[in-house]
Amino acid sequence: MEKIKIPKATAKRLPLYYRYLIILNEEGKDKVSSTELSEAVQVDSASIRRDFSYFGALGKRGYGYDVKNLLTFFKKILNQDTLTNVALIGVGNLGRALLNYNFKRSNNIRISCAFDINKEITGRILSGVPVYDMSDLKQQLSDQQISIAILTVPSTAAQKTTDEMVDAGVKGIMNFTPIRLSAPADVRVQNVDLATELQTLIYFLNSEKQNNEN
Amino acid sequence: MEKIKIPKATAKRLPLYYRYLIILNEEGKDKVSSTELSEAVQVDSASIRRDFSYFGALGKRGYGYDVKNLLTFFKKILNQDTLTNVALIGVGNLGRALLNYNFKRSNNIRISCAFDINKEITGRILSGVPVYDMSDLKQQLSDQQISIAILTVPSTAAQKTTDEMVDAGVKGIMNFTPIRLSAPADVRVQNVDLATELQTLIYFLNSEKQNNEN
DNA sequence: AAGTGCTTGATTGCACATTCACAAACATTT
DNA sequence: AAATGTTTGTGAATGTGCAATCAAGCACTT
Repeated sequence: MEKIKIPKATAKRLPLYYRYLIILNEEGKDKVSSTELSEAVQVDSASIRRDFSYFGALGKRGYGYDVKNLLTFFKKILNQDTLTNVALIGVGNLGRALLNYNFKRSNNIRISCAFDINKEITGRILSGVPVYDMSDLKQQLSDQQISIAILTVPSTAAQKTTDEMVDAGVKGIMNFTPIRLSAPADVRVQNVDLATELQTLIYFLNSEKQNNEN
Repeated sequence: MEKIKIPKATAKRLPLYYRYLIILNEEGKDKVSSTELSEAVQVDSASIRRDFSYFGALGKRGYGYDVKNLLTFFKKILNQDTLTNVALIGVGNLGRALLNYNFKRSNNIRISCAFDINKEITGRILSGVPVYDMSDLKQQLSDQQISIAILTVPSTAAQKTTDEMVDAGVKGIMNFTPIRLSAPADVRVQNVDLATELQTLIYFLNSEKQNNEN
């Protein structure tokens, strides 16, 4: 494939575009303009055109973008043409919710195995996904060649589990624990910190309130 | 309070600092340097000092920062001195997981009411939180003066529910649906888009792999 | 009390990202 | 075929955050 260098900020928006393109396609739409896309995904239309232009001239002036064209293009870019298997580490409340979350429908992602230490659920199949004991982590991950994991273990076990995953060859971690994991540079950690985000929201609301009062 | 203007990026890091300060305080530590903090929260030490300096001179040169001082200061800044009540809209798998999530411990946030349309759970109390019918939304939110809500309803109901919440005076929404909500400018929407983040992670991994191969 | 080492706080330059504004290019109408 | 309207793609300006650097100030030792 091409060796184009895409800005981080752009890369984060690609899945957003992709999802809306799927909807447009299902609705039978043939073309879409940057202005129209802008309203749906709430990104400035100029930014959209800029984002798209990193990949070359995808649109037609005076016409817009061809939905099917864009769709097949993004499908490749985002590796949506092949199913991506990921692992779920830690089957607590949040873990169970994620097991039931349908990543496959619009993202072609599937949780193909889960791990926990709780003997009551290991060895069973939950929501169609086999739950293994933590001691099988390395074996299973390498066998299934899984390079992406979702981490939903208690904070106390976060770093230890991370070390094991890294050891097993995991290259991407979606971290739901509040701990900032330390991992080698070639392992990408995406933090999803629910409490922090809520708190940030509260902070912004209160500071805006103050501005309004002044 | 002061009318200081804090960069977005800084504001997002504040809860992170706060959480680690709590830990330090529990460990009985009196002082902390920006370098030490840096390792724990994985933010450049210069950035930490810059972040802190927005609020004035909090530290002592050649010494570091006084943990208790910082803690009480951030507690006020982040409104952690008073309990913040939030509402949970939509009690599905994810909603239930969030009900069990302990926001109170280190964040002084509490889910004080939940809403759903499922007659099997409305009128009951789940994980200590009363679940009301959706039709009581406006009444309850205004009665309890709740201005922050967590949205975990199906995509199809997202916008309609948002309109109702806005109508009821909600000013901050943590949106777990993949829909980009439209809301008045004074309502802050924080998107937590799990599928998108996973997909971004996959994209980065694959593009890095390509770079390594070249 | 003088000197040494450490840490903050501020300045500066840099890199990245967003937005504006408009020419170029195409579609459509007359 | 000419004129008009629409939409892209991009140069340039602006905004935003990050990283390196260093003087000022404090603690601690001798």
